[in-house]
Amino acid sequence: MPHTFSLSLPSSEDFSLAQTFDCGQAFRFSPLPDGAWQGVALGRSCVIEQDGRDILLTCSCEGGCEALWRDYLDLGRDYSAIKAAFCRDETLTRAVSYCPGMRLLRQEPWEALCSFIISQNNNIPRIKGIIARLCELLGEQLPGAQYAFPGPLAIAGKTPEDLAPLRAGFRAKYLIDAANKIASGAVVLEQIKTLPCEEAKSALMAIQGVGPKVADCVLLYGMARVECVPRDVWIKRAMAVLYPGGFPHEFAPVAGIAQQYLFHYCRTCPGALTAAASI
DNA sequence: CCCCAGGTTCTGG
DNA sequence: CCAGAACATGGG
Repeated sequence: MPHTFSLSLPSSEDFSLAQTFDCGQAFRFSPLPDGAWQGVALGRSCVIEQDGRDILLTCSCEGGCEALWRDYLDLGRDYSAIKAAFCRDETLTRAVSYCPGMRLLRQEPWEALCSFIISQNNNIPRIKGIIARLCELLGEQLPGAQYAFPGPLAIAGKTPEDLAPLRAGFRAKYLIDAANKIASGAVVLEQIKTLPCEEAKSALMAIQGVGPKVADCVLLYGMARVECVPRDVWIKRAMAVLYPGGFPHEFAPVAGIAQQYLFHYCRTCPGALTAAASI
């Protein structure tokens, strides 16, 4: 029986559903006509809306999930302080003011692993489509015509032909290898979560189709390792154009969060990558 | 028919 | 070790 509850924010300034769900970190949420967002996470379907300092959440589970959602939405982190520090840098000031309500979701490791395997050499609308088809094909059905993200055991042992309906192309065999290695215990995500960054990356890269960028995505989005910085094409452009002298060392412990502001800003704000020249 | 997309793998030097 | 091509699929 779905139930509704609210989570309170210290300030409405540091939270935006649109900026958080539409900044390229998650692929299973979509906007409803009334400003709310519908999606699936943590094995539950939900509808979320914001009313000032309150987040209203309707969840498909039986109850007792408030703490899980609070964690998922990263409500325990002081974004006000982090943004204040970032704003000692000119470029980050622009990026933060472009999406001041963006937060880093604490997604599940396995879903992040699969999602970013699928993301390689791909575009965001098609990534969403492949993930949606994966969930419909192999995920558990949830209330509201939604499907949970299928666990490793649902994919392990499959063949690329089994996954043909996803139209994932060459990535299908990578998903299967990931599932097989999780199922066999050759890769243990809960253990990797605790390893030093470089060791964790190496362990993840034992999976076919996981290179340094995808490994960083798993660490950042699926394991809350905010010191990790996925180096995609947009961040490489941003570094070359906006930080020719290198990224400020003082932000290293939370560089992954800075990365997300910069990624969204550079990818979707016209002129972001030429703004430096115009000042 | 071209190019590109939150890369990785494979191949030939 | 390193530059280029190949990899599936779909949209512009």
